[in-house]
Amino acid sequence: MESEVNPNPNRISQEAFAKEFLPSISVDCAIFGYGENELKVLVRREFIPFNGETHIEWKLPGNHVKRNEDIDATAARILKEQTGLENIYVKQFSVFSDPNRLKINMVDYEWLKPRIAEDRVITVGFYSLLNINDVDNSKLIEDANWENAYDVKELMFDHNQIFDEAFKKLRYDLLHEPLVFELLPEKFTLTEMQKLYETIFNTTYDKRNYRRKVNKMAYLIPLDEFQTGVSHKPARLYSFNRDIYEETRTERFDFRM
Amino acid sequence: MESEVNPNPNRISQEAFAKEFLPSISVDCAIFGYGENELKVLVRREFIPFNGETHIEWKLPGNHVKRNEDIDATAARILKEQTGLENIYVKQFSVFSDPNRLKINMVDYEWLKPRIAEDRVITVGFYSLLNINDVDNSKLIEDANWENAYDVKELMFDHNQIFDEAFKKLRYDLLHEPLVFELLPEKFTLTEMQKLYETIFNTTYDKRNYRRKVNKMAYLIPLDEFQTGVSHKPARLYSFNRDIYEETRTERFDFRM
DNA sequence: AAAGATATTGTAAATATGACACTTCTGTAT
DNA sequence: ATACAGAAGTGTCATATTTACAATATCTTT
Repeated sequence: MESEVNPNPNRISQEAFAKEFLPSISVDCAIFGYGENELKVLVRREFIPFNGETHIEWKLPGNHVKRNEDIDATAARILKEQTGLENIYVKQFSVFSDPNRLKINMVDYEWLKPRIAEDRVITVGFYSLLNINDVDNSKLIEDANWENAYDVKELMFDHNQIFDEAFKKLRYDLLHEPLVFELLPEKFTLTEMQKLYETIFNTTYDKRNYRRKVNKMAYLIPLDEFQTGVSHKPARLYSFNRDIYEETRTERFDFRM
Repeated sequence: MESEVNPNPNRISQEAFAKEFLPSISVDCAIFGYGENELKVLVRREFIPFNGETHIEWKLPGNHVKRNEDIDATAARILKEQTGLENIYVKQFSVFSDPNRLKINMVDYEWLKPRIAEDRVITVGFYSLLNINDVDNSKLIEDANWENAYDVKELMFDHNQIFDEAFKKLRYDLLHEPLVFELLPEKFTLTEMQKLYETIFNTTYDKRNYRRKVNKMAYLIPLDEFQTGVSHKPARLYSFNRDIYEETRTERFDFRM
């Protein structure tokens, strides 16, 4: 949220900062990346000088909201900064507004204080979905790291809480909306899709039942193309047709009873 | 969002305002009330002087976030101010952050300007659910009105958009979470519950199929009590057991395909 | 041609859904 | 007391969906 704004507190005054950014509102983003049957999340390293030593700490990428942009633009800007990618799926999921959320760890807060204009910042949590293979890792900024989503280290401020809620919301949304396709390549096999669900929900499905289920989705389009470069029977490729999805979608009365 | 904060711009200076409130963050609340098989939403009247005339306009209740409270406390405060009720269900559903959201209608904006410290305010949309019969209408503040949720008049700023998204999210959540019980009294009949769904989704269900469905919910507890004061066979009363719900709830892979 | 690897497919039993109408119970009116 | 009004409460059958379970087909590599 804070570090990218004002990496050198000596160079940019808080006045200049407040002119460009809303001082009390930021966006923090849990960027999920899927690849090689693993779900990862992007974290950033910070060097925290304290008591003569330099601590290494990690946080979710974030930034303050500019005065002339809405928060979706802020999130898109963060994505671009962190991954080099544009037009990436981002979704706000919750606002974190505990007045003491930056003061959970005093070392973090002392580090942050000269960088921000307010002692309190409300942050909007976003999650973002992308396929790790789309990321040009040479463009990935230094100090960024793909962390396994099932084993996230301790993060600064309330970022572990933000991540946990992002992951929970991601799973919830994946059950109710066609989000998988943000994580899959344009053309994918049914097994790839199944593996993705199995990874994110940490479970397994019966292959035949799974395929029968997804075969009923009219918006999953079987292509006349097949996998290449595999040393076994190549699987058929499919693509997602959002128009058909929008036309055929319905909601039923089915909250879990 | 703004009016309750500073009803008389001559009396409270913007400095005093900024000392107590975060100037650029507010909460706006779509307060849904259910009663007599109707779904209502609470709107507030404002008198807008402009060009020598006084316009009457309506808005959703809202308020700025105090410096020492989180946004859920802000929402609870709004609920208390508007309805006199405490411990009401509130849920944040989306942040509205268009830089020009207060400038959609210039009359609104001119009215607002002297009341706020910033020309831009980001607002967190909440919806809230209550049973209208719980509201002591003598405590309902003046200038508040229960509006039919299916026929909401034009509101100030982007409040129609906020309301529309609140209603959409309310319906979505009602299909996936046990929210009905926030709108029902402690003890209720199955027909009351069915009518509530029918009202909110503007549809009807077959009584037998509906009852078969809800009878499978282990957390719907049939009581040994019955309706009184009705001139027909009194219906059995039920209550909702949240503990059983939490224990037995599951999520399945069932996004609409 | 054989082995290795994954893709692809079917069936039977259990469960859930959707369409459909009559009987029961209570209070009130005659 | 009897009849009526009004909502409560209930069952069945046909169809669709879900679950559990294993063999065969197809392609690549050696």
